[in-house]
Amino acid sequence: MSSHTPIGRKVTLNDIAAGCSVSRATVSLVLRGSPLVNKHTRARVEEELRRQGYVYNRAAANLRRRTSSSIALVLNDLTNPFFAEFAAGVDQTLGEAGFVTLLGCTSESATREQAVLSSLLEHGPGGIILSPAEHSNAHDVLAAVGTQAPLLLFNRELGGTMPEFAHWDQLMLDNQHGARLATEHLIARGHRRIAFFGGHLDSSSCRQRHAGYVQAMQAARLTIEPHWRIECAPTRLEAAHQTSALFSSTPAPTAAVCYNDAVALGLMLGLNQRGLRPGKDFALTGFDDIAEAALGMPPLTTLSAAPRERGQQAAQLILQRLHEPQADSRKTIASVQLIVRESSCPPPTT
Amino acid sequence: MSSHTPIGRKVTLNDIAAGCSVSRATVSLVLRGSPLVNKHTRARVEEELRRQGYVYNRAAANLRRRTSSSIALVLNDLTNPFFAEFAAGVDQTLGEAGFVTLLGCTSESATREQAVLSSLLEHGPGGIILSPAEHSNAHDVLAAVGTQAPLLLFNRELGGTMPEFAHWDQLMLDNQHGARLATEHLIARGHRRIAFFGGHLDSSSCRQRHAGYVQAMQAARLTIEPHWRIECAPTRLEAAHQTSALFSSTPAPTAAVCYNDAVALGLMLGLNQRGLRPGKDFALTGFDDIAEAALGMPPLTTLSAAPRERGQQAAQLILQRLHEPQADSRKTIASVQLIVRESSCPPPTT
DNA sequence: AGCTACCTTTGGATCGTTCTAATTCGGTAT
DNA sequence: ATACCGAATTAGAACGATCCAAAGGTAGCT
Repeated sequence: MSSHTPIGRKVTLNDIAAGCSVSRATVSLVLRGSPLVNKHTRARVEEELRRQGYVYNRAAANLRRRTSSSIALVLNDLTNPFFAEFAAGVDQTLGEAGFVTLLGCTSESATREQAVLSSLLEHGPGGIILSPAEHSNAHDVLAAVGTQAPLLLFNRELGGTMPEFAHWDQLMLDNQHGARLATEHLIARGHRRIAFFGGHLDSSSCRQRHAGYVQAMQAARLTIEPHWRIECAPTRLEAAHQTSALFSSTPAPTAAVCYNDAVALGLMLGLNQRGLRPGKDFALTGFDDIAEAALGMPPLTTLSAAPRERGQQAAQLILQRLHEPQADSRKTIASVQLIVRESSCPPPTT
Repeated sequence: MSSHTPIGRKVTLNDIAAGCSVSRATVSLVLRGSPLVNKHTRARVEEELRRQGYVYNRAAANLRRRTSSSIALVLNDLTNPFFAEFAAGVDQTLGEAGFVTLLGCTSESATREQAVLSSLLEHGPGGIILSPAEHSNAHDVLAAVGTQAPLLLFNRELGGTMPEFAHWDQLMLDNQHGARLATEHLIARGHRRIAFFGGHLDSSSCRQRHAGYVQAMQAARLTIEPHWRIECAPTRLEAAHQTSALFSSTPAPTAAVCYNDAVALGLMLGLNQRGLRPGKDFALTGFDDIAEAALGMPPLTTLSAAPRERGQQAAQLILQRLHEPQADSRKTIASVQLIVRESSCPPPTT
């Protein structure tokens, strides 16, 4: 309770050097485990380090060496479990490599993204991992980041044209292949009339997933009715509302590939309201494998992007880039995995 | 695609100074908006700053001024939506104050906590917000942190005795009051036989919540059967398994105050398996208000700690502490709010 | 002794900023 | 002339580390 702890003046190399009468340079060598220093003096110095409770000042070292030991992680939505898990993965791998994570949240606002990016840049991160906000565009990002630090784009493409000389790396999910897997799975279960449900046309991920669906359908020589593509905002509520659109014509589809888990859960709600039992009378799949997917009624067949692993991968990619700054920029597409649960039943036998 | 972008050498004050033939000092004054500089030269300098694309090197400034512009945020589990939301709140408020968040995840390991803390300390944060790992203890934390930076404990108490001279601030949730509110609510709905379900005895939050439950029961002069306190790990699965313990004696309780939402959701599962409809035949409450709580079958009555607001509050507390390092350490207890949903029905009328 | 070689240690400059104590300069009072 | 003023600018030493070139010491060999 006492308020009388003088905040300890920080111990520096000079204090240690003075404390055991060697030079600053020697202490520095000891710290970095150089083989140059005599083991006798090393012991003395190490003892003194302990005694005075020295803590290394990485900022000073970074200044002198013109290096950095931090990576900025800028996320559009930390509240989303997918990104939280991703962040945990990033932080873990960075930590293992001796880097520290500078966090920044943009809350899906391109304006905040600008502010966050330039604020973080002042702290001189060695690189940046950015999951862009909804309407963020390449031009503004370039203006904020410049060539100060390499950038890795995650999860979303940037609006606008990619500037020629900014060689940014990318880590994206294999939306197309994922949707294809889901569709093929439904086909294998015996479905022939399969709809694509939810999402917005102008979102790149939705277009990609739809393309995967089309691919699978065509490969199986199944016809795609145009009114089987139903657009809606990727929320539970909207999806529930749009359920009826699925049954506006006969014969109605017996299954749907949904844009994501939220939409799929909404569709389940809508089906229940129509007296149809999802996973019994109608099959459906999601995308993302959010926590609720496994717990739904019924549990949802979906695609997992393994967000934690993606975080680790992102960290590795940016660290690699630090290691060879001049290498060609690369675009990595992470595969997604089909998680089969009960929602993807065979079609009713009637 | 070209690999030929030389990473731009960083522009410094010297470059700007040379570029418009003033001294480094003047440029520095301009940057910090000092009234000393003539507005004509200010304009010239600002033009040059833009022209060369200068970015401020806060690390260098911090070194010189012996200040810091970062706060370390060390969390036991970023994967938990509660902490993710908390982190978002912290980052937001810190950002607004011109600080940057250094993230560190410990994954509930006290060993990793040690490593993370000392790694983060080397980056010289101005303060630390720590939500301790499960078995973290005061002694080790003190050893890692020393007096380098003020510490704010969040959410959990540390094991071991609080060292006398380390005046650490605390921000805790009002577990006891929350559990009391939930219990009182069930009593008001007409329940008389109420159990306390889940959690571990050795966790401080569980003890506090149980105390609140006892308080409410005693205030209402209701008897508490000892076998109505059922211990289990705070996971869905464990909770489902322990459900039968509730009904091992007659008359069985008609309601349960659960340690947290995960446990409550597990209990719902267990009830369903016994043919009991939660929210109809048996009432229950949770704690935390995780996202799934609102979407459960039925929606779960629970206590919300408003994690985002707690994050903002934590950030404010640590910033205050930076402002007056010598003030007495304080312990803040954040109130929690009862969210009434359908799971807390009146007892069956039979 | 002188020369080389090796092992260890070190002074001083440096990274990019800020701070302190001048310094410059036109103008005004003495 | 001299002194003094205020406003604007600046040289140079910090901050805490690292790097470089050079120096001190010991040992072996002519």
